[in-house]
Parts: sequence; C-alpha cells; structure tokens
Amino acid sequence: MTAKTIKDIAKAANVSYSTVSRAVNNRPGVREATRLRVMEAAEALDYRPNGPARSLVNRKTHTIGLIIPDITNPFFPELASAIEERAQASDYSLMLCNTGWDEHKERSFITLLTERRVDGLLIAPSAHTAEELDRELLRLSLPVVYVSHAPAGTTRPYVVMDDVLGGMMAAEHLLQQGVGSIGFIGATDESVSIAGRLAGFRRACERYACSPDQQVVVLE
Amino acid sequence: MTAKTIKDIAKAANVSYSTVSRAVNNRPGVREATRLRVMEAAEALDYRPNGPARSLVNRKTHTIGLIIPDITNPFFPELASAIEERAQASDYSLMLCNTGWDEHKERSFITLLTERRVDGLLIAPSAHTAEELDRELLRLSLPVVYVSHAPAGTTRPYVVMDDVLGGMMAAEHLLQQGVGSIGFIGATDESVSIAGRLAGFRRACERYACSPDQQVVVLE
DNA sequence: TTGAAAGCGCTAACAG
DNA sequence: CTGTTAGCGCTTTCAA
Repeated sequence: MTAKTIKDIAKAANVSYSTVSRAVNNRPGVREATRLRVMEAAEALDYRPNGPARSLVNRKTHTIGLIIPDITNPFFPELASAIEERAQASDYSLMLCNTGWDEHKERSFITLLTERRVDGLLIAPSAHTAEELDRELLRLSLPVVYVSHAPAGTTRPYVVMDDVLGGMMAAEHLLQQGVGSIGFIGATDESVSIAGRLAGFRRACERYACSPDQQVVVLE
Repeated sequence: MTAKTIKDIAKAANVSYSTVSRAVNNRPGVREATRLRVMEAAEALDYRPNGPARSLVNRKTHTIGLIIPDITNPFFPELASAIEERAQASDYSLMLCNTGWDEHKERSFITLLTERRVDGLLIAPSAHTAEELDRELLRLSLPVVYVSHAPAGTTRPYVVMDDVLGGMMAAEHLLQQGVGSIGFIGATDESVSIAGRLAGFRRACERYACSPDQQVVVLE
C-alpha cells in the first residue's frame, strides 16, 4: 500500500485537492463541515503529508543541522539534548552530525546539510583554528550559529563558554578563602578551553598576589 | 542570492536541463565534453542539488530516523555514534530524536519521521512494554529495526544485548575461580537489563551450586 | 547524445 | 467558500 496523497483524500471527501490542503493545514476559508469531512477522510486513509513535497514548495525543511565533533564526549550529548528540546518546541527537528574531530567529515557534513536544505546550521567547530571554515560558511547564505567554540574573528553569532572568566571565578573563590596554595589540573593544554581557564586562573592569582610557588599547575 | 537550480546551470552550459541532471548524477549517455562543460558550470555557479526535490521524485530521502530514550545516558551516544558511522558509509544520514523516556514524544517522533519520509527507522523503545507501539509501527509500512531493547513478541528485526547471558558469564567467571561468596550490584530492578543480568547471575549460581547465603544482591 | 514534456505531492494565487 | 491552475526543482520516459 503506497502512501496516500492529498488527491486520494480529496477523492474520498469529494472536494478539490486544494481544499484538502487548506483543511489539513488549518488555513482559513474552509467551511467547518467541509473541514470535518476532509479530516475524517484523512484519518480514515491514514494520510501523512509528504514532507519533501512541502519543503520543495515552502522552501523550508523545518530542520536544523547540528554538527558536533564528538558525541561520546558527555558535553555534546548534553548540548544536543538541550538544543533538541528547544528545537522541538519550535517544531523543528535536528539532523545530528558527528565528525569525530575529522575536519574532512565536517566539511562534507556541511555540504550534505546544505543540499538537504536545512533551515539553519549549528556548528561546534572541531578545529581550533576554524577561520577558513568560517570563510567558506559565509558564502553559503545559510544561517549559522557557532556553539561551544567559535572561530577567531568570526562575524557570525556564537554561544560559547567564557573559559577565562570561569577559571578566574573558580580561583578567586578559593583565594578569597585565604588558602595557602592553589592548584590547577587540566587534561591537556592543547585544549582551548583549558588554556582559557588556566589564563583566568593566573589572572586571579595575580590579582590576589598569589606567588608562583603557591600555584601548582598540572597538565598532562 | 537565491540557490542555483539545474536550470541556471543548463543556461550557463548551453544544454537542456535534463542533460544537466544526467551529468551531475553521473548517468550514462552524456558526451564527455558535454559532461565536463556542465560540471564546470555547476562548479562556477556553486550549484547544490535540492535534496527535497530529489526526494520527492526519487521517493527516497537517504535519511534514517533514530529514536532513543536518553541521549545523556552514555550508552546511547555510543550507539548513535556507531550507527551514524555505518549510515554515513552508505551515504545515509541520521535524524536523531531524543524522547527523554517520554512515550508521548516517542509517538510524535514516529509521526514526524514518517512525514519526513525517512527510509527507515531505528528505535530504542523507551517503554518496557512496547507491544502497542510495535503494533502501531506495523501499520506504517516503514522498515523498522529495534535496537537496545525490543518489544516482547515483535516480528520485527532487533539488535539487543543478551543480558541474561551477560550476567551468567560474569558470574560464572567468578565462580570458576572458586570464590567464597559473590555479589551483584544493580541500580534498580525496574530496568529490564538489570533484571536480565540478575537472572543470569542466579542461573550461574544454581549451576555452580552457590548457596543463597553466599550471594549478596544489592539493588537500590 | 540530446531535448521536450510529464509528473512526484504539495501550496498559493486567481477565478468563480 | 471552493475549484482550477501554475509552479517548486528534479528525474525520467519518449522522441528526435
């Protein structure tokens, strides 16, 4: 049994198919009785509007792409989950793309998503230096928002942590309590996040006149 | 600048647009010189095929839906990641839907995905008793595979853990070493997985004649 | 090897 | 209020 179309239910409800379109989309200008008849027929035939066809004419997919570098890093599922929730509330769905820190994959996902005609793109760039990516993205005339990390000097909107501030606040919190010495543990200084937090940490130390020998920094 | 269509590049390459279609899809029956000319024009105009339009005529979206109950549970990202990788290898992308254990959301995602005309559905059912869901899904004439957990008595294909076997193997491993007593720690016995593992654990205990007082079972 | 034309399922004028 | 018609961008016969 092939999927029912608007025409099938038009026939069943004895109306033109534009009327069906109006009815199922809750547009004005349909007599209540007619609308009811149409909806019943739709229900009976188990009609499901064809998304791609709609997208084609509406020029809207109600889909946004989310590109993340590493879904197995718990930060990103958390992020994805929150985004998904907001998206759903606005009747949008998410096309989730996981690059595994592979910049090549990242690019091909961007191509993929533009061909899929997503209405917008959320991207957590995998490269620390994503300036070139940013430039390419500009040509796309596609709404883009960076999350988690933004290319230096981008003119696009972004939503990121203020790592420096975070490191500073954490350090200040301890220093305010008058601790004798203070430590910083970071997984790797190749991470921009950690580098930022460390910078904040140092700034706090300066501010609180915490001498270098009172600072223990451990980076793997 | 609105997106280029097949017609724009037809004009630029001085061919009919059906020829462009053939060229960009690498179909036979296009002279090499023509194909080249077309591809150049496409490149120059930065042509991107319109996915929805293609899907409409091809009746194929190259997308599969993945419905999971809880993306913040590390098991599911891991699963999603693996699935995504395989999907991508077959030129498929994933529409990821996170239900948050909400059966209502689960259902609406199914509706959503069928309207989006996904080519198939992977679903990790959130309810332990998903028989009704299974029945509804049957009417959909959409390829469905269950993952992680399958409704009892489903006729659909599924890929799940053998929890009983797992619990049994773990217990046997310890019992074989002749331990005096053996423990089982599970977060909650409402989890089918944990219940299954516990069953396996008990079976192993029987088999190894491990008396009840040598078994310590902790369930929160 | 190429082009013309029909049609995928739907929305949106435009008429009645 | 309802129907007719013209596309959306693309693939695919069918002719030339």
